[in-house]
Amino acid sequence: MLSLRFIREHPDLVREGVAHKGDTAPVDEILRLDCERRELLAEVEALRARRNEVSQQIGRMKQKPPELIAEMRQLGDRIKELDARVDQVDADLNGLLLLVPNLPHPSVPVGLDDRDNIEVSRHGELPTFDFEPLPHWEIADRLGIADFERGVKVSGPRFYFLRGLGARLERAIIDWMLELHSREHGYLEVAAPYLVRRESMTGTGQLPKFEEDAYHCEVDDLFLIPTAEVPVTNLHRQEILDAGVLPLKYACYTACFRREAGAAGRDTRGMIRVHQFVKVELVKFTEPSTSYQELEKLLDDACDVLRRLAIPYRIVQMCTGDLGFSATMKFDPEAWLPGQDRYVEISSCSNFEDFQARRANIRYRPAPGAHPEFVHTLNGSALAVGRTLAAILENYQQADGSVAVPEVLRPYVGVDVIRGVR
RNA sequence: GGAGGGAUCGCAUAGUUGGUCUAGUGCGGCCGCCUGCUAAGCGGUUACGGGGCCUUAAAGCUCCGUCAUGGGUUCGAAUCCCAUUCCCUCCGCCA
Repeated sequence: MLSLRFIREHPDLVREGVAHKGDTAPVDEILRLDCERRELLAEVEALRARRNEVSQQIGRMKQKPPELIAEMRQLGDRIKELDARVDQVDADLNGLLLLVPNLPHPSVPVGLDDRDNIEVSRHGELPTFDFEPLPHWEIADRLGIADFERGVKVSGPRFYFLRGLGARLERAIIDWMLELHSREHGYLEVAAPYLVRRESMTGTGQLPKFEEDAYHCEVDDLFLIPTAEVPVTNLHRQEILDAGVLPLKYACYTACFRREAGAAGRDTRGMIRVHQFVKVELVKFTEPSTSYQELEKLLDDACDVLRRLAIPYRIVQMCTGDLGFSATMKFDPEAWLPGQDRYVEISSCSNFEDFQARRANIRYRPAPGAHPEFVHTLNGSALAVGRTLAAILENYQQADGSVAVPEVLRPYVGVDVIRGVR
């Protein structure tokens, strides 16, 4: 969230940023409640100071004067009344603050939606085929390495099974990516819980605004994670870190669960948009002064995966309207899918500055004895495994219907070519 | 699921017959003195959040809150009562 003080002191900046995100957060209502809150606090704190003083006096007296005690009892009632009002205003204010999106970085191009995003760069040669390249669901179906129909039978639309070398390929991708990030890019591998508390979802910004997108276990009030960002960022919730440990870099693979509310009709076939998918996620905690450098490195670590797989890709910068709720800046690497003749988002790398840190209360001490400050948090997929699998199938498909295994994955898969599975 | 124990200012602890607790002490951290250097010693300092005053700002001053969380009793709660959460031990069940 934004700091209340910042909103109070820069209301116009906030209004502008919120508008550029296409959001309608009630900034003026927040300012009004903030005023009311401070007036109430001044009043109730003065009363409390008097009560503290008189109570101490009473404590020192041998004879307790009943009229003084009666007066204090009245004062106590008044304090209780005011406290109740402060609590109410606090709760209202907090509820509203959680609905205010993070402000875009000033350098981010202003725009309405994904049509205003900027293509930053293109990498790799688009493959050419002497046959008509197929979409990955057809390739997978013909090879018998995925089973979409039975996914629907067992779990419903947007679920699928992997079989044989399909399942092994997915496992190989996960394993190889984690090795790359932990051994070469310097991330600490973690394995995280798939179910998290409401506070964790609020910490990273999924709640309260986007509850309908999440799977929720009502009896325990736990949420299935939509991304490893949630458990891994919340690792350091309510902590004060030593400056020396920053930047902290984590790599974590998890399944991710998304209801895809509002996506009806989009990407209904294949592995692109499903309710459950595997993703390797990178999460960083940095000092504020270095977070944009770290974002560049994070983006490059994600793109490195695509380069090593020799999958053509481009990098797209999100405009203000497509940044999402929590990010100040976001880049999406998109992989080329020849079977569909289009680029598809395969990663998303964001800086949240102190937005999540403030919600989750993640701080660091810049120097011994110095006051704690909020860290900056960043994350990015590297990569979405299901979409990587789809990209491999489409880019490495061969005329005879088989799929070559990318060089780097061969030791993990154990074969050079994927042929049919029965 | 059952029984019991616990949660105090970075760490370890004192404090539970309610009022000099604005929470003591040790360790650690920081600053300084001392020292050829290190250690030791000596002195000082040492949380977080919020409001106000004063400031360009920082610093400073002041008030309020926080002894797991939320309620309650009371003129006054770390201390008494209730609920909740988390942790630990034992039993049961379980991959």
